[in-house]
Amino acid sequence: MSVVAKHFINPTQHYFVDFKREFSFRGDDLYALVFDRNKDKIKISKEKFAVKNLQKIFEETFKMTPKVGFQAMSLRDLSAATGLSMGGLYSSISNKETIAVMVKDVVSMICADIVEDSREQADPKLALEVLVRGYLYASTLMQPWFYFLYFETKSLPQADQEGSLKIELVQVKELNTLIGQLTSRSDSCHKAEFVATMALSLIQERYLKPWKYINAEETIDEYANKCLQLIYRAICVDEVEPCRST
Amino acid sequence: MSVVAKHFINPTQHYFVDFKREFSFRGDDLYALVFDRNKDKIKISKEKFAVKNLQKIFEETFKMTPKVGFQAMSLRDLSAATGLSMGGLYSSISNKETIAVMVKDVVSMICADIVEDSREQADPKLALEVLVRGYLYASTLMQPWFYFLYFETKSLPQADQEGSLKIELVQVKELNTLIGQLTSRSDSCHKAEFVATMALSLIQERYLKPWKYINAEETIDEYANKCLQLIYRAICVDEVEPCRST
DNA sequence: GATAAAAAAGAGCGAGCGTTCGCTTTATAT
DNA sequence: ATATAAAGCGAACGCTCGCTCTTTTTTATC
Repeated sequence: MSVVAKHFINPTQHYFVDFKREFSFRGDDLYALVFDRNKDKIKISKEKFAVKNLQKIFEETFKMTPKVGFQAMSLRDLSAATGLSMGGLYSSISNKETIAVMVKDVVSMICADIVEDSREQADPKLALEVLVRGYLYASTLMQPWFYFLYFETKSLPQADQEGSLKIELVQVKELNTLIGQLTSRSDSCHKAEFVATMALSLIQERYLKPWKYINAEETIDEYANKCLQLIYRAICVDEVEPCRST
Repeated sequence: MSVVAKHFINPTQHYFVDFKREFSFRGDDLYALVFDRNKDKIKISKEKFAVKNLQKIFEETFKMTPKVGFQAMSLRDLSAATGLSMGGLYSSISNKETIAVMVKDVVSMICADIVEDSREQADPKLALEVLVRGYLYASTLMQPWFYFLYFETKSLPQADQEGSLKIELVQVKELNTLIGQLTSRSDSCHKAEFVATMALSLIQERYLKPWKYINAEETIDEYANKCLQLIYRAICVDEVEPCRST
């Protein structure tokens, strides 16, 4: 069961550390998973060696591409940065494009997991909270991966490009469904679809603009709370106190 | 004076067509302006020839880059698409990078204009409306330019990259200031900074995801109205009727 | 410590890149 | 009509790219 689901909203609760503790796409486990799901693209057969190389490859890719873009990063640059030779690189990937495809695969898995967590909740309000926090926390922990996929979707093969857009459509549809359930008993509110769009925008804002949040005083928990409160306010679920004239 | 400033908010008003009518960065005038501001980078000396070529260059660049990215678009591709020879291309630009730099210049000018329009308003609420509508309408009319700058900032020289981020910072700061003025007499609302961030996210959402809005039933006027209403609701300016239980 | 298998190395290949430059064509003004 | 300057052309250049392939080194097993 999701960490978030254990609690109702509480501004002083530190959901993020709990989420992080149970988040399984981390460190060697993550790269072992990548290896396992891409054995057909990887010439190395022993997990131990593959994991070591994949880690270097992704870490350096995520260092270089935000500055220059994936197309402009040459495999010679990557070779130099990782300390692997060209041959070494090509034993871990089948071609340059593979790197981007693997990123898409990882992000897809994570997003599917979050939706799954959310759907385990019977209460739509709780499900919405699990969904929003899940996306925000996961995309914070995996910021380079989410950022890369957003900006480098163009570097993917056609089929994966469509898959990448599909991820976003599924996210917003899921938000829309839950928000729709919460608004069904009132009218004259903002439409669920618009609020869902806003919610996703705010989630993406956070991982797409690291230069804006890298030194933020605001924690990701505070940000998540504000997002949820704004959603509630937009659809008139009175979670937040109204403003008071002074 | 800005078109928007003539009216108070009115859901049935078609602000966009008015804005469009008075929008000056269009057609030959736009490219004449580009030519004029980049004479040092352009070998052609007669405006007439330069305008014809620049138009082709930008139109085809905006057709190709959303699919493959600017780095992956070769000047041979562009040459074939525009019907210009390699030499012909290089009489209108001094190098490939120039194309991206010119886009940044145009977007900068437009954004500066919008801020100017907004600052002419004495009433902060009206100024905010002019600002939000201005960004939304301008980025709709110039969608390829705004989109390109967002996704290809990495292809700019260092100085222009910083300039590109600055545009966004100025936008959000301007929003923040105006929203701050509207919230100064109440407490327990969402913070102005957060609402400004949300507003900009929603504006960008619209021009960054053309695949989502290309066939939208919702007009840009309706979208603008919803954005403004959501801002007002977030800071408890009672423009919109509250939800009614049914 | 010997042997076989796996991994790492890096020189080299052809293709394609951005850019240049000498030449031809077109436009303009006398 | 002619002269002059501007615009347009495209083959060619130097270089870097993604990728391959043979050789060398490391690892694992007995």
